[in-house]
Amino acid sequence: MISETPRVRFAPSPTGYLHVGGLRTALYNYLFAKKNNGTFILRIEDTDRNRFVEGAIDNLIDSLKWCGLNFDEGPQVGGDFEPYLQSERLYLYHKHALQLIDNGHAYYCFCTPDRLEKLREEQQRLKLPQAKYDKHCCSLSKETVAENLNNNLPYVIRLNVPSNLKVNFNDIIRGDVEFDSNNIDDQVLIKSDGYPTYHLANVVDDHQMKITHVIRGEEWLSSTPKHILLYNFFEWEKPLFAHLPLLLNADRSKLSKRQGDVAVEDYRGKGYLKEALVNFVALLGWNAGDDVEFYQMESLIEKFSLERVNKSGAVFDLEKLKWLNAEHLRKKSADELLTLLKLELNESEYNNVNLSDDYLLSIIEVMRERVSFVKEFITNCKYFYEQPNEFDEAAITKNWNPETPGQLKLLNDVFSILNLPTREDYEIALAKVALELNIGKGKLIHPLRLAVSGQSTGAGMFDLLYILGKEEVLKRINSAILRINQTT
RNA sequence: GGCGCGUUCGUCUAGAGGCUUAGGACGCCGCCCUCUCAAGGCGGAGAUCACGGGUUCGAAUCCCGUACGCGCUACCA
Repeated sequence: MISETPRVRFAPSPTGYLHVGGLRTALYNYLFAKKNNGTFILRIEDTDRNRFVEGAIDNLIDSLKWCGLNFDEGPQVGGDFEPYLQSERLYLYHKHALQLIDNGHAYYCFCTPDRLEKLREEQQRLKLPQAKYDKHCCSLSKETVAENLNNNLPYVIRLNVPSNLKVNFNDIIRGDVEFDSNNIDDQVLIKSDGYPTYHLANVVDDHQMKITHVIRGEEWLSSTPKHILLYNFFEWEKPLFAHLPLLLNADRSKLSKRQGDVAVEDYRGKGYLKEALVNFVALLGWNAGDDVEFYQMESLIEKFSLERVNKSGAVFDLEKLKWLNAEHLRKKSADELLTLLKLELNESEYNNVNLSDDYLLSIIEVMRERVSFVKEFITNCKYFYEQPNEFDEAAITKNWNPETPGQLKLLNDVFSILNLPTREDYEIALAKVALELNIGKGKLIHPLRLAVSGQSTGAGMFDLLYILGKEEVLKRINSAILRINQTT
């Protein structure tokens, strides 16, 4: 019954940015499509004129593309079912709404917002189990309807939900789900401004665009029976449904802006790699059944299946995202990191400092195991970009003794006669001085690190010396001796 | 309130009736490595599988009930 190659869609409403929950939904749709040689479609559900946000569509597409989720059909790229903006497809919805009216499955409703509100209040007062529209306009005569229409009375078109009907469907993730039609309201299909509601537009478009699998968030599960009813009334073949678990805040409420970042662009701005974000979000509600947690897009496509998607909501845990970011960082080639580092450098306080690619590559080589973010190639080791401005207080207390300046001076003298020293040359020279002074190497290395970098942590000592170069090292040692003595 | 969905270490999860003294990962703690910090290796703490009943020789796994959480209940999606 389902055509061989699946057609799936991500259908966001353009409210300003791509939510990470939306990213997860889009990703699962994408993975499912790619895995099965199917088509991934982007459709914009912009039927709520009150929530229109300027630039939201471009922003959404930018975020999607940044994550590597390229769509086969949609705005900008086109396709056989254009247009892909619902606001440009109004004629279609009207045509089908009218068809429903002709068949008695929908009806014009002229009730004012005022009456609807009073109705709701009354139902609440009586504590009725289910608050629904009372079908007041369903029984209007053809003549009355024609007259009202003629007089340009505002109207909506409502779905005529039959009573005492079991509506059920099989959800790929949740199994059999059944609803009683007595609990389903006569949903508005066409609003008084002429725009369709989600329910109508969604069903019409999914059918017209030949969507085979509807993969969407759990918040739609409760309205699926309305969609089922519509498919039945139109006598259309139904797609398969898969309702995804929600993404949650730490307190298990639905992931929200108040408790942290929810937009893909927020994470992008904070320096997370797209590979890490995608990997992380893929694992929120899905796993392959093995112990693998590190995934690139290709391996996700290979392993993904809807059958292995979980039913329960997942908390968005920044710690694990950070870990994955570090993992992906380490897997990147030096050249790739160089490109990213240069980009980051341009945005930093060192945008005027001119450093060779070789110098930056050296930093990458010695720091890549020590950073979680690209920007930490700068912030965790500023000493590679400038002479230290200040010296770590705790390290001074711990490693700077009255005899330190003399020892460093000796070290400086020995270093100064080295000719184009290698890492090993520095190490041998330092060992020699330590022996001469009859102290452990560590007794020299700690103050030396402090003098050269201002910190007590960082790259290996001899890597550090080698990368900085002899002249810079000598300069920094001398400078540190003067400055640290002043402060102590 | 009604309807629906869910509930395994703090978090993400494995688990499809006996393979489970419930496994892995992040985080946390310790040890090793070591010039520091990381990375890596090894180890540890951490889940009476929400609770209560069944079914069964045997249940985290099947059934029922309860509790709790979440979603929907709009002329929002």
